[in-house]
This record gives sequence, C-alpha cells and structure tokens, in this order.
Amino acid sequence: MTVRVRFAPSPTGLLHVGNLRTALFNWLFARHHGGRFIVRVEDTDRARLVPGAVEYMLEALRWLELDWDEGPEVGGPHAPYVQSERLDLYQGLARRLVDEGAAYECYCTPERLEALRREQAARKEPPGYDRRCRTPEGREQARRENPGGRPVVRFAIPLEGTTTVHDLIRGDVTFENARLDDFVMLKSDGFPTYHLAATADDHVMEISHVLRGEDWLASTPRHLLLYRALGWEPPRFAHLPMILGKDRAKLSKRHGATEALAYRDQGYLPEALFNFLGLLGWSLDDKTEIISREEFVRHFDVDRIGRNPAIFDMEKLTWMNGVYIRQMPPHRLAAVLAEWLERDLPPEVPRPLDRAYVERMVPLIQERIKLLSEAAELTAFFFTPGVPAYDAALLLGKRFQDRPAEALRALETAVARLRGVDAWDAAALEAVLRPLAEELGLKAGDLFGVVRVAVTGRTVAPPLFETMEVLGRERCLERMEAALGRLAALAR
RNA sequence: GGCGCAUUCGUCUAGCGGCCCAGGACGCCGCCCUCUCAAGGCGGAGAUCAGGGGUUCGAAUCCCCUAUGCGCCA
Repeated sequence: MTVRVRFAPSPTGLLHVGNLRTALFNWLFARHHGGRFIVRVEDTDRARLVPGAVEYMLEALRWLELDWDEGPEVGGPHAPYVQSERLDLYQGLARRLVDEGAAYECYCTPERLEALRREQAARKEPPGYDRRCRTPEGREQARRENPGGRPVVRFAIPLEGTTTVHDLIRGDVTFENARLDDFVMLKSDGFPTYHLAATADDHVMEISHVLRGEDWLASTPRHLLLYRALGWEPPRFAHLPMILGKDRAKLSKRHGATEALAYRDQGYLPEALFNFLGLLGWSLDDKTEIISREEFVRHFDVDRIGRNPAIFDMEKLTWMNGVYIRQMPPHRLAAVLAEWLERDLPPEVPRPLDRAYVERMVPLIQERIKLLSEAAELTAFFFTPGVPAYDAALLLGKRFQDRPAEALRALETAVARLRGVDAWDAAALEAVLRPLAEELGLKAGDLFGVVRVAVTGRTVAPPLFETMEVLGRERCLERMEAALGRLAALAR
C-alpha cells in the first residue's frame, strides 16, 4: 500500500509546536515509507480565519525543512488543497447522504438548541441534540418555528451498536453509538464542519494513514460512521499523545514560546528542534538522544510512538541546541552567526562585519553558547572600536583588591614584554605571560585575570591567548595601555 | 455530567513475564581537567514502577477496581 499522509492545519493563528510535532511525525512517517506528505489547509471555520496564517505555517514547515509533495504552492493531483475551494464536494456528499437517509436537514434554531442544552444541564444529562428533526414530523414542526431559516445537515448516527477505532498506537477503542449525537456535517452557510471536510478530503486524496493529536480520538467513531455511510474504506488512524506545559496543562503562552517560529527567533537551530520534537513521544531505543534527520527517517515508525502525554522541557531543548551548535562545522556556524551579529551588535560597531574576522572568532565561542542569540553579547568586545567600557575595579579582581599598585606594576611589565612579541599568536603570547607570572610571584590566573579584563572588559571571556590573537596586537596593546591609566588612577 | 485516553526518577524516556531491589538523557550536586567561563571526564542524590486486589513458580510488564491527570462532547 502506498503511504499517503497529510498535515492539515487550520489557519487560525500561529503554528503551535504541538502541531509542528504532528507535522514532523507525518513527514517522518511518509519519508520512512517512501510515501507522500500532503499539506492541506482546513479553512472552513470562517469566523476564526487569520490573514497570513497559511504563509506563516508554511514558513515554519520550511524552516524545519519538512517539504511537502502535494499542497499549497506545489499543487498536486488532488488540487485545490484548500477546503474553502472545495465546497461543491462537501455539499454534494451532504446531499447524497440526505437522499440516502443517512443524514437529514435540521431546522432547529440556535435558541432552541441553547434551551435544550440548559435543560439537559439542569437534569444533569449529557448534552446533545435530541434528534427532533430526524423524523419528518419533527422536521416539519421545526421548519414552521423557523420560517425562512436555512437548515444545517446532521448525520444520523445509528441508534444502536458500537463503533471501534483500531488505533495504531492505542489498540482497539470501542464507543457506543448511542452515546454519539447527530453531529452537524454541513452548516447553514453551506460550509462543512471538520468532520465532513476532513473525511471527504482524506478519502478523495487517498490518505492511507491519519496521524493526528489525541484530542481527535473521541471524534474518530463519527468519522468511521461517515466512511461507512459513504461506502468508503477508512484510512488507518494513529492518535499522537499531547504535548503539555510544565503544569501539565495544555501547552500555552504561559509556558514560554509555543509558536514554532519563535524558536527560530530565540536562537534555536532547526535541526535541534527537529531532534527534540522527534523524541517527544517517540524513541529509538533506551539511550540514543542525538539523532540525525537521516537516522530519524531510517528508523521512524508508529510502533515506537508512546501513549502518554509529554511535557515540553525547554531546558533539554536548550541543551540539545548546544550540542548541535558544537557539532556544526565552524564555517557554517560563522555564516549563521554573522547574521545574528550584524543585527544584534551595538550600533557603534561598523557594518558590514569583516567576515574573515568573524570566522576566526567563532571557534572561540562555539562550545560556550547554547543559543545563537547569546553570541552578540558574549563577543561584542571583539567588535566595538576602541576600549570597551567596564568598571575599573574589575581589573583588580580578588587578588589585587586592596593592592592596585601591584596590579599596575604587573600589567606594566606585561605590556612591556608584549611589545617585544612579533608573531602575535596564542602560543607566543602564552610563552611570554606564563613565565612572567612566575617571575612576578603571581599565580598565572591572577595575572591573566588582569590582562583579560584589560583586553576584553569582562571577567568571563573565551580563552585569553586565543582571544588576544584574534583581537590582534594593536587592539590589545591599546586596550592594555588604557587599563594602565585606569589602574594608576586607582593606585593614587 | 457522560464518554474516552493515560499513569516508570522533577522532566523526556527504556522496559512488551524471569536479563530490573528498574537502564539512558536533561536538570541538580560533588570531584577531575583548567587562565575565567564553557566543553569534556568521573561519581552522586533522585522512581516502594499512582494505590489496592487478583492471575502466575515468578509482574513495572497480564486482568479487575479505585484515585489522579488529560482530552472530547456543550
């Protein structure tokens, strides 16, 4: 059987990471089985439509590199892939089911339905339509009460029996038909509800497997009944576990970012999010955490999808992002970081940045950042012209806290020796400064600390000698001279 | 309220009757490495496998009940 799966988002806002995970699983399933991955826009809820939402969602899929074989932009044999452009299909099917007696028109007014609900609630009965319009007599009565009103079309659920969903993840789940109510398939405005539209499209588009969120499990018996009424073979279903926030409630804004592209904007790598999301509800074995896209495709299948809801652990995602940053070829990281730096470095830094300089700097921070967004702050001193601003007291650190004169003498000596260095590379610099510390009776760290602050303006920075090498002789000496002045002022 | 799904360290999970007085990872703590910070290495704390009944020579694994969480229906 050819595998054909679909990702069918509603363009009602931004793309939630939970939906992105669903998209990812569908994509992986398709790629693993050499099938087709289809994107379909489910825009039949006109009240909740958000302009631009489709583009945003497609952008998120592209960012994760989840390419689709059929759908918006690429077309396909079952175009259009936008439900609002397929109304004829749904209306025809609704009419057919009405003609065949499997569905009926309902003229009940919203007011009556509301009153019905209230009564049911008062009597502590489960809510649901009372099927008044299912009989010709009831329908006539409703029509008289609602003159000129346009009917909805409801599906006539079998009054007896059971329907069982053969879920690929959960096994058989059986529902009593009597508990299902006659749901609306076609609204009075001629638009289908999700139940009809999804069922119709899944059949017409020859979808073989429906991988969707667990929140749809309870609707599946309705869909199965629809397939049966239409004489269609249903696809296989697999309901994916939900993704929750820290408090075990459905993941929402309160838990941090929920929209897919917010992760891009916060400095996460698509491959890291891909890996992380792929492991939310699926596992390869008992130890593998870092999995390449190719390995995912090679191994992914529904049999290792879990059944329990997962809490989205941002800290683990961040750790994983660090792993991927460290794994990147330095030149690629440099290319990516260059864009962030162009944007985030302080305004006094001249643009465009010297790309070769960025390339030399990047290896020094590669294993020190977990987010791309951290680079600018950490490396600003490489780029700011002149002497960086910092609190002069930092030069003293702990060792020279009460002895600025000693610090001054040490830095003076260091500068003097450094002036004699021609080959300004890390090894040469270390060869000068390390023995000097001993000569001055200082611990290496204490001497290096003064120099670090002088040269970078910070107490925490990449390794000193490599940093100095990249900064270059002139910049280092200029900054150390400036520091001498500041130490002298402190010593006075 | 009804129906449904789920329940293994704080979190993601491995486990599909004996290999488990439960393994890995994140996070946390300690040590090592070390010019700061990271990264890395080593080690540690952390789960009476939600609770209770069964089935079985033997259960985290099978069955039942309860509890809790979540979902759907309005």
